[in-house]
Amino acid sequence: MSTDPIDKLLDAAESGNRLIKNRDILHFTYIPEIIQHRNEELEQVTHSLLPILRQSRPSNLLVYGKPGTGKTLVVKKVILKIQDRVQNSDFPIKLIYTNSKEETTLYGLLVSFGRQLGLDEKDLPSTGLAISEVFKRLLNNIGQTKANVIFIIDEIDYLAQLVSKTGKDILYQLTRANERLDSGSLTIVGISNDLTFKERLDPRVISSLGEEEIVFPNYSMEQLKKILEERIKIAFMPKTVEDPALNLCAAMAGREHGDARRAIDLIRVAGEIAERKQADKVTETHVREASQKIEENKETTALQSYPLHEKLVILAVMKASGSSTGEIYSAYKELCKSIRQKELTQRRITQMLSEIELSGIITGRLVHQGIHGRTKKYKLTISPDMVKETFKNDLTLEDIV
DNA sequence: ATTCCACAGGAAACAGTGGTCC
DNA sequence: GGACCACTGTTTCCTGTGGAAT
Repeated sequence: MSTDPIDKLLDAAESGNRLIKNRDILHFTYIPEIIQHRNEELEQVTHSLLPILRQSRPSNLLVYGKPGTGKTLVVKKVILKIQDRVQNSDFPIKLIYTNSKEETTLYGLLVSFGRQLGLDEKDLPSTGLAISEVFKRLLNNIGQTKANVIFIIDEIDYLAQLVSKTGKDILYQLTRANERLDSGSLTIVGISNDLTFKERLDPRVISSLGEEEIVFPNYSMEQLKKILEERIKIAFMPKTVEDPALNLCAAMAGREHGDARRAIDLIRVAGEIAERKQADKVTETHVREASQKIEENKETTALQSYPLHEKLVILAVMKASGSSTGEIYSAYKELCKSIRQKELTQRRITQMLSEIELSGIITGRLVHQGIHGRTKKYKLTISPDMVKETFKNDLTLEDIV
């Protein structure tokens, strides 16, 4: 055996010292045979979509639940089953899934809808058209093919936001699309992380979209444990995950709000760390390391993905830590001057600051200073070294960090 | 009791890009 | 080739505000 680290790794790979035998199972898109603790919800979803099999229009459905409570999983599962059933009959059902978060614009969402309906670039160009025109073409297609379409909109709260910004009442039109259809039908299944999002909707939309509602409760620690056990059984080699490690995963994810996705992420990363260290079991220590690594990764990728001026603002906050918007703005202007960039207005910078604050990299505190006015004081929440480290390999920034 | 600071943050308008349609 | 469209990132303009100072 060599002591060279690369050799060591290669040796390990060769000797097959692996803890994880099936990585895919630890990925969030994997749909397990049995979805633990979600029987009731499965039944409810199936029930409300059932009418489509009897060729009548099912009611629109709204599904709520925090992230990692298995909402999407359950809906997808039901839909796969329905698709299975219908496959051999000539009864046209089309299932369409979109995620509002992945489509950045309303237009994009509708186009993605159209693509899955079978409209290509020629029938439905991905830019240039008026939204009402896109909508008309979609409905035309449904009418012509006489299809019964179930349109699943994941993270519908995002869509609601987009809609409110542009002032178009697409959600309303979608929910009422059936009134404009002579043949075929359109059913909406909305999935939302935010239980309060309904309050922000147009009441007309609520009445038709919220015909049926299903709320997914958070998982308890015990349930999380069960879910993990189930997945570990098929994803890991037998007896390679210690009980304390499992418990810790469940506890850490349970502390958030019963986020199963996070629990599974944790155990996956912990497994990978253990493999790399050539341990023969996944221990508590690995889980803790995994948790830390996930956090750090989140931060560095967030930092890297910011556009130039946001990065400058972060640097300005770092340089003038704990200071007011005004001071940060002057620090920012200095930075702009030194790299010969045109500076943006203060209004824009305040906006950026609150955007960055939302991501958690900085925190702001509103302070009233009497005659010295009111301002918001910002602080970095992550270590300055990390910022420097991340920005160092940015060509335009390397001189000023 | 008033005044007045130093911004926060909403609303609207605008410029620029990349597209369709006729 | 001109009218029109969606969308993003920005600027311009604006109203609002808690409390020290007067």
